[in-house]
Amino acid sequence: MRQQDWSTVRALPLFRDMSEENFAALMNAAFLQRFPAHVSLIAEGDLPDFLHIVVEGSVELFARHDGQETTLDIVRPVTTFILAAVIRDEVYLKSARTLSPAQILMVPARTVREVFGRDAAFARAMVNELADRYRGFVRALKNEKLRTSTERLANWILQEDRHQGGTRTIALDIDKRKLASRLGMTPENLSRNLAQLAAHGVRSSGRGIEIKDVAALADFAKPNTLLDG
Amino acid sequence: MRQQDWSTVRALPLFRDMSEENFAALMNAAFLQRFPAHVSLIAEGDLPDFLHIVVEGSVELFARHDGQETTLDIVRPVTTFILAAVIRDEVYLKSARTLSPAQILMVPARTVREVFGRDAAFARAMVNELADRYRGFVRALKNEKLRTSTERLANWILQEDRHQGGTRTIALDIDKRKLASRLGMTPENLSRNLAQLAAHGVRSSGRGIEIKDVAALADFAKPNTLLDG
DNA sequence: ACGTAGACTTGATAAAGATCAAGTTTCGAT
DNA sequence: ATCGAAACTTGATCTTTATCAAGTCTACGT
Repeated sequence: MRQQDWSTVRALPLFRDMSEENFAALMNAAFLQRFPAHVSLIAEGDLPDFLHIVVEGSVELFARHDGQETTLDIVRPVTTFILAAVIRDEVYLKSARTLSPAQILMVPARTVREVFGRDAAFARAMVNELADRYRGFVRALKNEKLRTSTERLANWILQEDRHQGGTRTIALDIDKRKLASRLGMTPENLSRNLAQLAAHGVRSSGRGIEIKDVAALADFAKPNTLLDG
Repeated sequence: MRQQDWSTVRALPLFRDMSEENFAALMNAAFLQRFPAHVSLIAEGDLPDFLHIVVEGSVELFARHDGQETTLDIVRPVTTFILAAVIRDEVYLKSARTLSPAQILMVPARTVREVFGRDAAFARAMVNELADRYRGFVRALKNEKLRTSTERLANWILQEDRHQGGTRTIALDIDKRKLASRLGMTPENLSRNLAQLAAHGVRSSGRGIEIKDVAALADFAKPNTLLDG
């Protein structure tokens, strides 16, 4: 990877505090790869070859079992993924595919583990990163076990609105079937749940969702920082 | 805490590789506390005061939302819990209570963070620990999203049998209502699901579960290392 | 040993969610 | 602009899970 492209990656909490030398060691071993949309990046069950960092585009993390498939997360720039598998050198628990054309920075797993062994600042940053991700999954499990599908959707809308700047107008950049899978429901039920939320201040048409009445929506959704982050 | 009690804790992967001096710093600040059964240890939403280590007895990690409660994990000796909250100094996402009389080693959170800052081996061990826990929650979420409640029970039986030594006779040491909550179902449905599994080689009576036909049970359960660990 | 509270089971019913089957809309390719 | 495939919606039905309501069992304290 060329040096002028390093800065955004260097700015990530995971790499911010490590030594210049060790960061260079990671980047020199890494390469930036372009992928078209809907291409498989990694498959659950395989051993990790690379630490992946989404630099551009979006990536779906999903898992299959017994003919079913579910979306576990959708990763956007600039974020690492499958860090836990790389550091433990154990098989991936998730598969990954591009949702859009994407640029992925790929750092050889061995290099990551080597640098991890000699750079204490990197090790400490990794602890913070993993602890944060861990908490994300705790929240996801609570969300799944303690809410109905309509409530999950309502809270997703509130959260997504905040991420998109709080304009109360959300533009979907993924298929609704993907959103349904991420929220743990079928596409059919996402449709019905959206229709249901009309009674709680939500208007939707095509790829747009509009919050007409935040108070009413929040009243129904019962957002909770211990579940929604 | 007295020095003769340190050895089992010192043997944990999390503490094994750190310097003698820093381990002593942790232990000298720590104290071993006895609790009766059914006592609250921590409450979600609070800021962490201590890293907890179950030395004896069993502890339930659970969460509440909107009048509902769900069990997230049951922790047995010798294991740390709420590590992620301690290291990030952020509010607990889970509550904890004793299920039986228990001994808990409590290490002040500040001490843990201090030692973490200066002992690289501890930081690296923490990465491994957190990565492992992270993967546990990924599996839990997959288990929840990709299986029916009866399948979750069937796989729990297979797994618990392995943990108890593969004798095909499981002795429950927790209430069935707790097990139901851990597996994401109501007590009523746990009863019905157990009855259902009679058709797949499982006999149960009171606190005992017997696997009469492992092949039949496995055939129904479809165990998968990417979900069950 | 007895009594009682709580745990467990079982049945009936309701709610939530999935599946099946049309239709309709959207969007990209020609 | 048109066509066709895929995405989306809506309705009907079925499965899964939760809730309500008895009952039975179990374990513990007196």
